[in-house]
Amino acid sequence: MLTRRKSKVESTPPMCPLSECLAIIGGQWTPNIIWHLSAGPRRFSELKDDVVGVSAKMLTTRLKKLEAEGIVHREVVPSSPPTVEYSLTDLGAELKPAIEAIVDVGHRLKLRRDAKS
Amino acid sequence: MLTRRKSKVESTPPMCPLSECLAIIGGQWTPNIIWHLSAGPRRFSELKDDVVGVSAKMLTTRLKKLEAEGIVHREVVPSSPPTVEYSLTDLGAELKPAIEAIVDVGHRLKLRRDAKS
DNA sequence: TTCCCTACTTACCAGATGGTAACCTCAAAG
DNA sequence: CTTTGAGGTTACCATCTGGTAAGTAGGGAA
Repeated sequence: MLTRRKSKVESTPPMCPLSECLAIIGGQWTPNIIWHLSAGPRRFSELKDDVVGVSAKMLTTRLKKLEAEGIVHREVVPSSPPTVEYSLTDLGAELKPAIEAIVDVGHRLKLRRDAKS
Repeated sequence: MLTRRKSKVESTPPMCPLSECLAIIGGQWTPNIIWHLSAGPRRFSELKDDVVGVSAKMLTTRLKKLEAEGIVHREVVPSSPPTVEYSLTDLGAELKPAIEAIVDVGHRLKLRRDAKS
């Protein structure tokens, strides 16, 4: 008895700008990575320290996805041990207000909770 | 050979307001649900229509979580077939700027993509 | 009395996610 | 020529997520 099955969870048709944006910042760690990059370019291992708890695998995965989407720029610096610098593209910089709004609300939520308890 | 294992993915210590907020709006469908609720109170089946593609199970799950967190208010209307009205609490209303910022950025991202292609 | 409606709840299961650990490349140092 | 360090990649595996489908409650309609 075959059942229809979907290859991907396709939340909402792409008519919705909310889903549009969430498709980019939706992954775990992603907002954190963008947030830390928004302060300026960072190297791989610096990012790994910034984003506490992320594994190298996830960091690579996320950075690759973000690069493919044109959100971050990847540049190999020909030093010895070669290092890699990641930075936000100007497209990526457009995400900053959204991240900042989330940070801001998170902040207010925290204050509120502390006040109540 | 036992390996240590974690009961939960505990992304970042709660010092970070970003993670604080993402813990609330992080689940799939959640931003959409909050967005649709931000326009005013809605019944269960209305929400299920608004948020295209969500299953009853997920909608219940998300609404319960949001209720437990004090983000949405649940009120049973004693009509016949009893209906249930969901609305944002004033705590929940604080999330609106974040959602709106995401929608806004999503909008700009879309325009940019359309312009480039 | 049996059906239907709203609003769930539960069992079951496929597929996506993410962690650990081992491995790879390249260049310079020893 | 082996080691070291940056920046990965891969295999393996457990957990988490979310969908389908079926069931529940309680009152009104037929």
